[in-house]
Amino acid sequence: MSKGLPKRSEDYSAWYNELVKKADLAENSPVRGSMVIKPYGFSIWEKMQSALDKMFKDTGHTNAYFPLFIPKSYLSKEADHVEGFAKECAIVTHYRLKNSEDGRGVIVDPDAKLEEELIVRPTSETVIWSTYRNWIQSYRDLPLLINQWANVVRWEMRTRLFLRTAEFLWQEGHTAHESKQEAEEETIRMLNVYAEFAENFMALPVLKGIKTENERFAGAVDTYCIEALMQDGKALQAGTSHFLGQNFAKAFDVKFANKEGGMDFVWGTSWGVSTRLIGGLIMAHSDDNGLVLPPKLAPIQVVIVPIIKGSDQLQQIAEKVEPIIKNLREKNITVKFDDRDTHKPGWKFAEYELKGVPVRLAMGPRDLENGTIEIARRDTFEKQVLPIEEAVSKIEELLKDIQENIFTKASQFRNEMTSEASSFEEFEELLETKGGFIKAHWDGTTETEERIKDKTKATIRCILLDEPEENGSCIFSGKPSKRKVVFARAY
RNA sequence: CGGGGUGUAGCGCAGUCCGGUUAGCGCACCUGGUUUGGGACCAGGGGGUCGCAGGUUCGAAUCCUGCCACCCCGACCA
Repeated sequence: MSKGLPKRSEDYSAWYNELVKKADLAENSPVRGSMVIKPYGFSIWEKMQSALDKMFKDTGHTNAYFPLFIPKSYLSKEADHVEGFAKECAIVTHYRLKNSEDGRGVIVDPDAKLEEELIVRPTSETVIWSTYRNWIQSYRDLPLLINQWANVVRWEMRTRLFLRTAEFLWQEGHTAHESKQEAEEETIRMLNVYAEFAENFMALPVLKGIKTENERFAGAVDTYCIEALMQDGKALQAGTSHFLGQNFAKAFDVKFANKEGGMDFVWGTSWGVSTRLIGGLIMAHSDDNGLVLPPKLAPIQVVIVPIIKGSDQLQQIAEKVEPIIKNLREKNITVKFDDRDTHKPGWKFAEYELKGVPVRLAMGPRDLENGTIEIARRDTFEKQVLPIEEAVSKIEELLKDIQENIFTKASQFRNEMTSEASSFEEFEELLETKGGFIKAHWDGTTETEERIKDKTKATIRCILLDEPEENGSCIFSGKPSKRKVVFARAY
């Protein structure tokens, strides 16, 4: 039993907050809205990074780095873009401090005011497109496929660890293409990369769709997204991929000489996922005992806990498990042998459950006598004792099995929590009693979307890419609708 | 910025209404010992500008005034 972790059924949001802290993932920092990502939490991010980075490289992208600071004037070059981000920017106005007159600290030196204020990037389209202008002259320079791993700042009013913080880590891909079609293909390609990552690595089933005009990225022509469902029935936008059209090319005058000898504006995309994914990972799989991590992203995949009566026994156990450890490491399975004598086995069991380590081995005096080892899995708590020679193959099997099992579990949950509403009454009823994704007809207007949001707090998460056309009438206005869209209350 | 709440040891809290020894409890921490198959036990120990600044009083964590910070609920958002 976990000590002091609230139950999901009683207070989901307290459960989440406590879990993040107790599992050593992150904590609040002295600055409101920004967090310290602790080593265990950062290890998960590193695993995400390395899997995603490989997928980006495999699709032809290379990494670069663009500056944190953006001249204020850049932001205003694309009208929708500035409109979207102006309300949440941190601004650098000065470059020097000095001792205060009363000697009680330092103050901003009024003589050190910047000619032009700098914006701490909320995203990097502007600085990147101003750079691309110099990099692109001819169709031979295209496509330009670049990604950067960076931090960004969006001054949020209300923040939550991982889900919404003022500063967060992410990757942002920015590409330039010679044709509209190519850019659109890229947008979808990266959306698919995200969906594949979510499902294969995070064991998180996602919906792929396109955002309504209202929810679209500021400056994009189309915004595509992957949407996941959390255990409390709320949706989480897990990644976005934008088709930028020629908006930024026009704003920053990025033209290229085409094959016919004329000049064209390039076509752009941008796409990103952030440390928010860690929040989604936690909320999708974990239970009242702590984290449940998919083996592919778990910082420690296997932990070995010795159960001992004296130091000579520890020595014997260490010798027995040594070949297992070696064998696992050769197979790139991360394993930790916890031989600390400062904590009892029961304490360690609870601790590693809290931290979501997928597989736990335990070896004690009985095992030494019998040549066996106990293997326990985190997702189902099943335990079994088997001959020590079978340990490694069993572990490999379990890691695969756990990865699949939690994906299946999450998929079943998502399916059970996806409903359809044919009237507004039914819609409201479903939202109140069940939550989850609700498919319903919508007349396509922002006004209706907004009014539904005001009344119910539910938003249109996306229009599914594979949703078939189907004539119907809007649940709110009764006007004709061509297809159902997906609603949910969201993070 | 509106509504509500909280500031006391690293964390969680009691004490505040009704002022009065050296400010207390649980967890965590340190030392020694016994323990170790699901969060051990015993003994000892360290750790506090009671959010800050004034004021009332013989005496303030406690009463008064002002300020600050943080949390929760709303308006904005990956």
